[in-house]
Amino acid sequence: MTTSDQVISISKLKTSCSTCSLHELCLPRGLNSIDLEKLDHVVKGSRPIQKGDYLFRLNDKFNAFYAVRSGSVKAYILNELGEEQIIGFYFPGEVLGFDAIDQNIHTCFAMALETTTYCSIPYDRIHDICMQIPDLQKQMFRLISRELTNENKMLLTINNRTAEEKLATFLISLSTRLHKLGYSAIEFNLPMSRQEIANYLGLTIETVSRLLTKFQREQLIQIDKKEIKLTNLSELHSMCEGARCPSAEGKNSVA
Amino acid sequence: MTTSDQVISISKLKTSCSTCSLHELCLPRGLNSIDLEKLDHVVKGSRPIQKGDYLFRLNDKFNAFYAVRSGSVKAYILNELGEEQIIGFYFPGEVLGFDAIDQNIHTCFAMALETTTYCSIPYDRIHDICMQIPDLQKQMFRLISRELTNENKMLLTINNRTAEEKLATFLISLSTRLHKLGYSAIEFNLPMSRQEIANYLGLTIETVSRLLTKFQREQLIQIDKKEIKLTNLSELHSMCEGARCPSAEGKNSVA
DNA sequence: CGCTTCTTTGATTCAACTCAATGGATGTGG
DNA sequence: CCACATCCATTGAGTTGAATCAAAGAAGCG
Repeated sequence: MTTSDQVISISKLKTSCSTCSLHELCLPRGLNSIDLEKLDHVVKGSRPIQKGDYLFRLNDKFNAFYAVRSGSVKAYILNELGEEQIIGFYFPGEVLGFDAIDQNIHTCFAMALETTTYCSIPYDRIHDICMQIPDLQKQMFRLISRELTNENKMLLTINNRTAEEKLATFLISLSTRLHKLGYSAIEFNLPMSRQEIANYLGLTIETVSRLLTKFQREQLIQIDKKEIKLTNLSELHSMCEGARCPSAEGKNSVA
Repeated sequence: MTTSDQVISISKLKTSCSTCSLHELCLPRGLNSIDLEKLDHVVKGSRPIQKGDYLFRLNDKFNAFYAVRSGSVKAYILNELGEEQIIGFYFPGEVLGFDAIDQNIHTCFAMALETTTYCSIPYDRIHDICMQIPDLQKQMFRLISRELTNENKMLLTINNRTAEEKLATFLISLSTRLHKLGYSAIEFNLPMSRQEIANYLGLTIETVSRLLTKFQREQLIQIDKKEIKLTNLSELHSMCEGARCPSAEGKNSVA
């Protein structure tokens, strides 16, 4: 990276939430313009990072929250054997780093899946600014809370479902999130590898591959490398719900 | 419970965080005595609720956070077929209800597993009091963050592990948490049924039962109904780590 | 172009599930 | 106090979905 590049990107780094197209999806959501301006003074943009680069690593000191601006990110932890377990994927407008609040160090890794830009919200200033902007405090709580709810849903997906249901749920979830960002709900790119999908869903790469082929054979999707088109959304949706033996309902359902 | 008992407990309902034996584990952790007193004015105790009673239900309006004082609670969501999926168990000093912040309604059920007492921290006052007590705001963020980290660990436990590893992890986790509360780490009661353990871990009740029997045969535990004694903690610990084929390490580990 | 990495496909195996039956504990009413 | 019902847990037999093992094909990269 040359000196002139750095000069250019430093000037570009002065991105502001007020002018960001994502601000109704991201941290500033619901803030008035006065509060937005206060936030602008705190938030910093980044120059692009490349596939494989880290936003932060396990045990890194907790400096900031990160909001994805473009590209995508995977978050993962390591088990005792050093194996990766992916705990989430993040797309533009989504905020990472909440894991680090408790111990003041990050409990996971965050790695770019492709060329990615993001904004940093320094933690040492967020407390002060939360005090100044009550709505921001609320929004922070909301974001963390949503992250919790998402993880709960993920547990449900992973815990008691067939491989087919897991994969269908995964595809529908991506579709829904990308659609909210203004992209097509039926045609998009998978920024993660088959291995990463498998890891996330608790499957093997072979099973994922076989199922994608099967879904294609059944005309549910068209897939070519990383490009995917969901050609039968409603059928995929109903697959998520797990048409399992109804007798189980009695055992576990609430009257 | 006699009438005089009830009178006593009603007067005891004016429980204060400052005198509570759990206050170094619970929400007030780290607060100074002045701040503690402010918190006391907001927190309300409950009379005991019985096994099967709800602290809150799905779609209930979000009134308060709840801190378990004695007993235990399970939190669960329902899938599209109305089947229960348990997302967590809560013991004294642990705080529930963070799921509701985002939408202002609860996204899960919370049910007592046995006779249980708890404290309520009304949400409409927590924002104000967080503004008055910066340390409390930090502590709130920390608690939610910890909940996130716990869920991440749970994902790891559930996703890629054998039934044996899951159950060992579950037992060790209970042991560790109960020990922090001042109970024995090796001998305790399982307040949840086999069905609930199985549900939580994504197994069937038969598998849980068989494994408990197997663990007993292997002298890892002694179990009689709900009473369990972990007779070989170190072996149980090493089972958690999943002695799986080391070749997998290369695929997923970080250099 | 050769090397590595990722993906697909096939054959086989096995861990956990399903189905089935029994056993034990708790509770209720006669 | 016992007979009966209900609920929960245990145990066994058989099945199966996804993993493992193996190999070949396709894509990315220096």
